[in-house]
Amino acid sequence: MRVVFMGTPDFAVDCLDILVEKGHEVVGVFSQPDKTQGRKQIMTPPAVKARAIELGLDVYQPASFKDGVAADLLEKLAPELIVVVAYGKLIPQRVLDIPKYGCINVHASLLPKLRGAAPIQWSVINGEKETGVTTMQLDAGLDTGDILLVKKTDIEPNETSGELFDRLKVLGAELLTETIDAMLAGELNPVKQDDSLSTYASMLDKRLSPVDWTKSAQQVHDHIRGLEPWPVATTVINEKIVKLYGSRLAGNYSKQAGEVVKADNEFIVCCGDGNAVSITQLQAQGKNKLNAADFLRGFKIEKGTIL
RNA sequence: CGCGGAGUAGAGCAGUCGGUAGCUCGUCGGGCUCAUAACCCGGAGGCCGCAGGUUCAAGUCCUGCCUCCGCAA
Repeated sequence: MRVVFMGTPDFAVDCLDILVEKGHEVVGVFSQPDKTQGRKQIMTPPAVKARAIELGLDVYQPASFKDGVAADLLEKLAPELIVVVAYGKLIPQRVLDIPKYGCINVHASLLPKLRGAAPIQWSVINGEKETGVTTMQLDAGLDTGDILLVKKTDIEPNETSGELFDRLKVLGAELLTETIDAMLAGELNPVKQDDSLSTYASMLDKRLSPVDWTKSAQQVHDHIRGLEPWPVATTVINEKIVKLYGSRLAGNYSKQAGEVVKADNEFIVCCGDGNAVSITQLQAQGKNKLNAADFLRGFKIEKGTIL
């Protein structure tokens, strides 16, 4: 089948790969424009573009669909189906109408929950026990299209966003092929989303980083693992910003919120509900990421310090 | 040249005003103990990022370079 693929970050790469693997004719790949990245402001192509080039596919990076140029181009490409995975822009109705089979989208949540840009991270931050991937028939709204197929998975108690991300992108690619197969077989039964149950997963921001120690240990733990690998939870210790890369629940200490109750080979901080978290990996400004024992060897923190 | 931090023992760090290289952990050996990730004693382990310069003398001061990291984007 003639397919146009639209996607940008790493999450979408598996879906692109599997389309090619299954023998679909990918006649074009759309990705967001390159942007500067890192300390030296190096222009970096998005992951999907990099992969598309490796696969020898044609890549297009329109800044917008608004001027109609991209839509004209899509009409020339004449895809029978457009697959959209974490593309980063809404697709206008004119484009949605081009392919015979319309546009299908892979979204990393159990819609209608967590529509939007960062569903994986928010599912962890919110302490969800279960999440999954959903395919839908794209419409003009933000993740509001009719649901095609769903695959659920449990979120492990200590799983980070990064780890969940890796699992869901595999599930997403599997679900994409199942969806296309079912579509071609005429076996899909699109189901409208119940908008009253919808929630929104906004883009993450560095302002989310600081840990609120007055929250419960579970919430703090969810916050830390939800923000790993980006933007990473932070707290201020001895007037320095320290990143917190990992944590475990550490039992009840009944101390003040933010009180350091252990700082030798483990770093344990009490939270608002009296329960504590053990911080397993941390990084001070200008330093490397270290496990708690190594970190504490060079970064002296008195037991009883209030963060 | 966007701003800033850092490179010293296997790991993490300290090292003041230039003057024989230190700490914690690990490791090895020994001791204590019913026992131990505990405690005591002892040992090994260093091109102090690289190159040049100043100096009687440089981890320390000066110049250039390399590498890592935080912020910003």
